[in-house]
Amino acid sequence: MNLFDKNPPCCECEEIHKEIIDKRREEMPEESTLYDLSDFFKILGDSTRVSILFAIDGEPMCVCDIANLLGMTKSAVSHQLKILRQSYLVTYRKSGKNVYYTLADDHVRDIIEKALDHIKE
Amino acid sequence: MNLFDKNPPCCECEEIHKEIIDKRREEMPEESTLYDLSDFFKILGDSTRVSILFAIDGEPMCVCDIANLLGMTKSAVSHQLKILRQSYLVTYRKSGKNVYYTLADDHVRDIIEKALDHIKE
DNA sequence: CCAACAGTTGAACAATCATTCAACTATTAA
DNA sequence: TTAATAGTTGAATGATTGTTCAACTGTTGG
Repeated sequence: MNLFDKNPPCCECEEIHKEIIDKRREEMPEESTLYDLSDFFKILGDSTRVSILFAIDGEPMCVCDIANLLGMTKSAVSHQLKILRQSYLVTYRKSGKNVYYTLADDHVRDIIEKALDHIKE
Repeated sequence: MNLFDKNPPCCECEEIHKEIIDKRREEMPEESTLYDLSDFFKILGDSTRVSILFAIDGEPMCVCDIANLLGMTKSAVSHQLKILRQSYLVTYRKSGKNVYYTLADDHVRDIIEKALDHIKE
């Protein structure tokens, strides 16, 4: 009978450095925070959505113009705009037959800027 | 014969605000930059990988300990570590039978920190 | 040398997801 | 009122991807 048999059957190996694991476990963020965080990055992890964010940065654009700029169908753009809307990264304003989208806040711009610095090494 | 028939058959609608589109097109980053950027965020867009980054932040950890901490198999963790290695987000040091992983640099910590601020509103 | 264990890896599988397509709503101009 | 156009949406499809499984490498202790 092994000392670690009480552990959840999640890992086939034994704890090598129990103290380190316990210490790190205390300092880890909440599980829900980790999910929120990765969900946020998941939104930015698509080139179409990132392109849309750059497109509407500074100047509001309607769906048709975004589609033309990116060389995509209105439908594809609209689907991605919906995702960006649902995560509060963009807002919109209706004007006649058009819908104009804008960046929701400057926070995202900062994060993208920092990431740009990173990939440029 | 339509004025816009020369355009690539990428979008089913006409250009509404040609000047705006042209202006934004100039200010857009290179296409390769947009892909690099979204690829970078894609790496962070997985809760396992984000968890690993938090786990090894500050204290190097071996694969077995990470697996225990996260409640996952060594195999699953190792697969994700490979992806993190390939994108230069982590480095490793071998010591006997163990392999200890660490954050590659502080850049990523900054970005995650900013994103944490964002999701906390 | 050999048994045991840490870690890696490729294939398979399931789940997720971006785009397409077609149908729909809503607004405008005639 | 009607035709045309901007935009949205749900279902279908194809591609991507995270985990599992099994087999493998490499190191250590007996």
